Amino acid sequence: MARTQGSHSDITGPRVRDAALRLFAQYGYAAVSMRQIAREVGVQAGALYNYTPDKQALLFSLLRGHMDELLEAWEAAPRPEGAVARLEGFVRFHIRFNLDRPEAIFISYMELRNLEPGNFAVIEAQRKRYESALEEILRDGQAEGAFSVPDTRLASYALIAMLTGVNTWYRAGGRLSIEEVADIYWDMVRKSVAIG
Amino acid sequence: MARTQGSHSDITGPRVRDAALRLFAQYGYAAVSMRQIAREVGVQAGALYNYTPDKQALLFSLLRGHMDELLEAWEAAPRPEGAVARLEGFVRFHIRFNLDRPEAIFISYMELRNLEPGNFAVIEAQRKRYESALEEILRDGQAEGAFSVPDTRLASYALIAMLTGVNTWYRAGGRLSIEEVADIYWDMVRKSVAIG
DNA sequence: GTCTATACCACGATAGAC
DNA sequence: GTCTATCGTGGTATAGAC
Repeated sequence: MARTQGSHSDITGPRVRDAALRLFAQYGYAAVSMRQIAREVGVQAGALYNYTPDKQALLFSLLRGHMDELLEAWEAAPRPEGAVARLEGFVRFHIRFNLDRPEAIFISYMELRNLEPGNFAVIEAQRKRYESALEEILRDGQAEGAFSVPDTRLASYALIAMLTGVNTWYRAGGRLSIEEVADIYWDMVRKSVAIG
Repeated sequence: MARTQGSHSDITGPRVRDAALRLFAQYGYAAVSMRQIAREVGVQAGALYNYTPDKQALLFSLLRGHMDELLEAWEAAPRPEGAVARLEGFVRFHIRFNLDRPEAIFISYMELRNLEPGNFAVIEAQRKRYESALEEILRDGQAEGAFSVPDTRLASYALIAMLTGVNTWYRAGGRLSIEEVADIYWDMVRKSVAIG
């Protein structure tokens, strides 16, 4: 019989977060119990409370970490000259980033309503910050005369929804690589905001 | 004190469904209890079981009823000549239908994973039937030489996601009417599949 | 058809031993 | 840091009176 006690704080913490991420993504926050997460990690339910004050904080921490990563990655991305090139950069960045971490993306869209109001406000502000980057590109392109977009706000919503939708059907190992998918989506996006 | 007993089967049934629809949309299926639904309706929890065998059947019945309505409405819609006109018809139908019943739409996308496998298969097949209507339009337009769509399957996913996204931001009484929204989206859709 | 009452179980979270 | 044990609450669903 294996020993059942010991000190593992440095590895158990990340394992709790990983298990929660996977289970929340699969079954939904409300449907997943702390006992389920503990079982996945291989500890008793009570031990989880060494790593999170409660279940809500665990969800918030996952979403918060994900949004931080998204914003950092976007701000580190190259910023080419010209709205068309910047739009292409956004499209390819968004598709690649989303397909690289489908579970975090899924939770970020599905579990917003399970955040307490204060936590929700934080995540929502981050999401708006990211989306406003796209709107700014569309405004610039409109000013440059490169795009024809009657309503940049609506267009940004429409494009974000289209791009994020990739995650609902894409499966790694399918007939298309991520690059091929990005090529096809970029073709549609480019034309959708073009003049004419 | 008002009487607390009596016979109301013809009105309580719909009220149970209405309350469940609203609460599931707001808090999520897993987070809503039968007691909550009963409170909303004004009966005791046990009384709900006169109208549904269990909570799962209640969710399935809502989704099933919604998908039936969607497919019937689409099949009753006019079917103009030419792929461009049919695509425009689809865009306007989809936006209007979705904005007319935001709660049912929301549940249909969010609660699929809370359906038991058998129930899920039924709803999924209906959803595929609806989405294949769009793909067929894109294929026809490609054959007619009216569209340039390298991958009709992907394009249909992209467009459905874009159009369905309207529900995440549209609020009745905002600065744009449903018709104006549909005009803007149709402009983007039309261009996104155009040649060039 | 709805009520009250309850069976039975699982939940989140905590206490104290090791 | 993890365990066992448990508290208090609330979950779905059912039984039987009215």
